[in-house]
Amino acid sequence: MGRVSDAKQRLMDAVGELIWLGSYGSTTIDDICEKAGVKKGSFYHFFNGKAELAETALAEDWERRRVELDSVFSPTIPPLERLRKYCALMFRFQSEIKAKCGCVLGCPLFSLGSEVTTQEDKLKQKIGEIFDYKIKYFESAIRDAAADGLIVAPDPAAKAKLLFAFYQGLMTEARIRNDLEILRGAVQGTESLLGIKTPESVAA
Amino acid sequence: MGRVSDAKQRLMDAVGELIWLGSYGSTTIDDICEKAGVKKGSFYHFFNGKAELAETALAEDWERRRVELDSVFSPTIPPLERLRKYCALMFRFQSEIKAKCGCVLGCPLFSLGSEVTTQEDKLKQKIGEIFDYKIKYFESAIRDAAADGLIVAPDPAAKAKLLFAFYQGLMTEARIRNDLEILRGAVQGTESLLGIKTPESVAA
DNA sequence: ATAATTGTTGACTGTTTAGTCCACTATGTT
DNA sequence: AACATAGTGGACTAAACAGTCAACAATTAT
Repeated sequence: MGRVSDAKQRLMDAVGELIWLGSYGSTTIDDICEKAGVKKGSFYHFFNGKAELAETALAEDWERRRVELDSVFSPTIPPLERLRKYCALMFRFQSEIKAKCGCVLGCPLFSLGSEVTTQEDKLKQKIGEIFDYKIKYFESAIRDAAADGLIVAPDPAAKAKLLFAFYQGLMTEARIRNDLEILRGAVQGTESLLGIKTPESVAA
Repeated sequence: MGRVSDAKQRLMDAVGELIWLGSYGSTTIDDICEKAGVKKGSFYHFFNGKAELAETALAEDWERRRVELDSVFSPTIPPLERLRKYCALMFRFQSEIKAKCGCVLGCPLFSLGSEVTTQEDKLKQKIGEIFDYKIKYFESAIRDAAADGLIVAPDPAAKAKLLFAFYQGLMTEARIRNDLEILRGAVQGTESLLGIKTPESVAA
């Protein structure tokens, strides 16, 4: 019962875009309300403040992205192809953003996490959890690849962490320099980190 | 002639610490002035605003760090040892910070760059320049290592960029998670990225 | 000595911001 | 119809904030 509204959803959409495009600190509650077409009274009806909104929006966004990653990292796909597909997805994703708003924006979680690291403890923790989920995709692909004899990986979890840090570094650097080309290194870096023998390197 | 003062230097020291510990957005001019023990009138006597101060402080800080890196990457040191020393320096540096203020803070430039990416164009550009300098250290070490037959690296510049992104990813993740252990991966990642044969991998 | 210069101080302005409050409106329930 | 409930609007406060200014203090050159 009571009145119905999609204002909550509009707020969650708005905060994501604004933080990603700018930063957490530069995004004010007034900005969010204006972008969402919601008055401040309504904002505080749904959320206690910026941090709570951001945390909610982030969790919701992850659920969406999870579906995409489940598809890319499906165990039915050959393990090394999963990683190639992930690199391709990363590039396509950033390209679309750049086409839409003129800027490479990188990974929203990583930028946000780096910014709020000494404040907003709950937010930071949530981000860490999501990182762990992402790493699991890599880890299982690496383990499967090792099982298939495609690579040597005595410690798939450790390798997955390295891969994750590498991808995040690439995306963040691409953001800072506003340069998509930096992401081209993802494939080669993956091959090197995992010790994959490419046709070229075998020929050499 | 005229009055003498170290207020300018105190402001530069203060802004660095505050941004690194928190963020660019969360650091106000009042904060900076208070920390530096300088009144706002004096602040505006020396600088036009936060961005200009940050840019100046950043340039000065780089000059200090450059000396350190020149020593670590001295051509008199065997190339792969230069990279090992860099990894060790990275770990020691972050450890000291953590001991001092309880937090792993990562690379100040990378966090700052990621945050101000869509604003503060001059700042962003300066950061990009410094990144290029840092990459040069890696590049020359890689080239020297290839010349010595220690690794295969047909494109040292490309490898250096991958290495840079990887290190930055590690440091930023360490910051976000406030976990020094993440940096332990630096050595193994370097070996993998450069295709260095370790005693263990040879034995395997 | 004094004049020119450089730095300091604190009070001041106007704006932006977070957050509150409450009367009001729309919707489902009985 | 009338009642409870969920959401809306907008005016409001108080604090934080960036930036200005002019009188003042210390230093050096002449």
